[in-house]
Amino acid sequence: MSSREGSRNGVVNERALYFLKVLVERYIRDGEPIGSRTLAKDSGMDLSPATIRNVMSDLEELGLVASPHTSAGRVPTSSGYRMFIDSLITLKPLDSEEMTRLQRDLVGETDRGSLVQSASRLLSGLTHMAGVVMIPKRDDVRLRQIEFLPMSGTRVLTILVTSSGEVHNRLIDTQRVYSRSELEQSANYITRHFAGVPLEAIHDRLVQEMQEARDGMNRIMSEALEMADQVLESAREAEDCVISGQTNLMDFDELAQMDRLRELFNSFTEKRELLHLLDESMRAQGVQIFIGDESGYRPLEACSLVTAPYEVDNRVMGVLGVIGPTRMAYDRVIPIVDVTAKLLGAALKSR
Amino acid sequence: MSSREGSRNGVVNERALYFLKVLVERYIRDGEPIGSRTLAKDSGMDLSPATIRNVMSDLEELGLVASPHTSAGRVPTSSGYRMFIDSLITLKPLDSEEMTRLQRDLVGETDRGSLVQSASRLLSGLTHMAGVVMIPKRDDVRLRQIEFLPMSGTRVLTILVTSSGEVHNRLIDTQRVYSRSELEQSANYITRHFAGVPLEAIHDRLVQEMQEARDGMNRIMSEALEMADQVLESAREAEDCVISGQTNLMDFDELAQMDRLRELFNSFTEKRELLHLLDESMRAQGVQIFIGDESGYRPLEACSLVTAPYEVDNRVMGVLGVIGPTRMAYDRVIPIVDVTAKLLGAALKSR
DNA sequence: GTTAGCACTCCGACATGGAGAGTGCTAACA
DNA sequence: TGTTAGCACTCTCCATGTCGGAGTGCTAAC
Repeated sequence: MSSREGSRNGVVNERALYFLKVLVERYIRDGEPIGSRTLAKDSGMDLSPATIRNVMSDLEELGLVASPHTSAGRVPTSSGYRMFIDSLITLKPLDSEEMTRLQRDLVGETDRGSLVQSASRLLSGLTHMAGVVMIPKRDDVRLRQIEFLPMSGTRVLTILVTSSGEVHNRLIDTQRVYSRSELEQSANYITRHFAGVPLEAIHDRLVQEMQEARDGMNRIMSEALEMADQVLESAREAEDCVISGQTNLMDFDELAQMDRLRELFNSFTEKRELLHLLDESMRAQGVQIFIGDESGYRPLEACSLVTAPYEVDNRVMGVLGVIGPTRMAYDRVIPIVDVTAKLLGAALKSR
Repeated sequence: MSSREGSRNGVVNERALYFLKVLVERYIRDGEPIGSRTLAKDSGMDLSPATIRNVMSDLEELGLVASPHTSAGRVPTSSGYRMFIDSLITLKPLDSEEMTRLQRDLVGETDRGSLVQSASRLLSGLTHMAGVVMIPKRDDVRLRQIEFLPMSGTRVLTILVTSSGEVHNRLIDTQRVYSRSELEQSANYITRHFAGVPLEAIHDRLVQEMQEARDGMNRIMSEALEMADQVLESAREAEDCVISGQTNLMDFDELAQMDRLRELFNSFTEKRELLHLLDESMRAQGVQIFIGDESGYRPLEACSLVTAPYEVDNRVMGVLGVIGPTRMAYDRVIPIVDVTAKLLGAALKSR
């Protein structure tokens, strides 16, 4: 039982936290366990290694640092990083070069798709890690127009255009051959009736109409409604994210084990779990960070995820972020993610 | 100077080739250099290791095998593999399980996109390597319909539908605000005039009309033609390929060096060079194989690429294939690629 | 509370040595 | 002339041992 202040009651003393800060910074820089001697010099405080050792002992007891083996230095634990990020970190604002690069590359893009693409690439480029931008399913998207085109045989190409200018299409096999004008008529009908209605709401109303159609209406109308429902589905599913710079992650030796890396890369193609995680942090305000196992998602065990939602007119549109090893330069990454989110929001507004 | 038949004049004798075959097969199976003793037993011919050593010496002189160091066995060189594939290999037809899986999964798909997706996944699934399917730009695609929709401000959403049922769209900033009916009219005009014309041919005719429009016609027509030209461009550019199972490649220790792997994965996101390579093999007939450096493409140095074009009604539609380590089970992979190409062609025809 | 001193532990680098596998060469054999 | 046995040689791999460096925890003194 130690009787030092640091561990007496779980409250950490000021000085110990300062050492934690120095330790984390140094560890992030060098990637090697920090010994008491190094830390003594680095801290700038005129203390002997022996004293530092006592402090370290306290920090270890609190679970903020750990040593890989008996006679190595200390490395931060997840909680250590957490503490560092929550209350110790000194953020480094972007330098002007980075800033101009962000601005230049984002305003240069024309449509929403390449804007997102570009943001993702910028994130990975600036951080040398993986960048990710999510395009969420939005609840305020409305139907603008629907279109049915006859293809060969009984197949019909259905096209749906949303109020935000996205185009979704789907090829559907129908019961019989329809003429161009038949299809045109029913498409017009649906467009007339549902234009301006949020996609979310359309489904229910379609189903309702379909029921009514079954007893009264003609066959074609009934099937048209069903086709509309199908494109609708694919339009509503269109939640997705763009990941870039994945290969950057191969340069970190913390991740350089094939099995780890494989799992990680698989999760990038799978996306499902990742999307869920991003979805969560969309509800948060400002930059949010998942350190190591905090995400509760196996493949990200050795990684941290730094995210920030981006918004237009105070409405959250989506979320973007960066994935990298737990040992990353948070002081640089956080501002980068933060600013990119703001700039992406601004860029989206202006189009 | 050896005076054995094998190396006297560069013509390899029958028996030596047989040993090469056995060696390659064994090496592909085990991944370890094959020594003379092993080969003696494996070949089934009642010869002593010493004799084999002489043969090996010949094969080495011809550049068909090499030894990693003084006292390791022999491994095939690129030329060794080439010789093996060109004239020694015994192909293994797919077993019925693989066959049914291919058929089931391919006919189950509805549209072209997911068909291609599925084919790619099947290739990677069956081979445990990376599968790739290219969707080429086709010269016989015709315009079916064009559509202009007003968006906020001066922006117009242009939609182009091709005869093959693909939908391309692009957001375009115009000179002034157009009304819905203005846009509708000009879209109708263009559709009427160009429906059925190959995309390739439209551009020239558009440019021609634009010139005429400049002096006579009204402003809106001129700009409509220009917008049409822009979607057209993005529609014609749409050459792309789908790669899946990339992470499978991480399991091969031949590729397990980070720098190699990184280069490889980068080339998958870059795609350009890869597309070029695939483009080339589209002109070839049947299965084509690039072994190691034969592709002339750095990232594929340690890999082989097995491709086959797929066709509908004797017209080549695209090319698909498999990427894996040079040491792959060619006897299984070649039939898989071959059959998948045929089945994909058939599946495309039926829709 | 801080520090010096000390014994202890662990890792990594390096050398050593033997076993195993395979080679090339030579000389003998059918 | 092709095939084979024998042999010396080479190279890798692995286990073992040794040593220095780095860092720790503890104790006692300041």
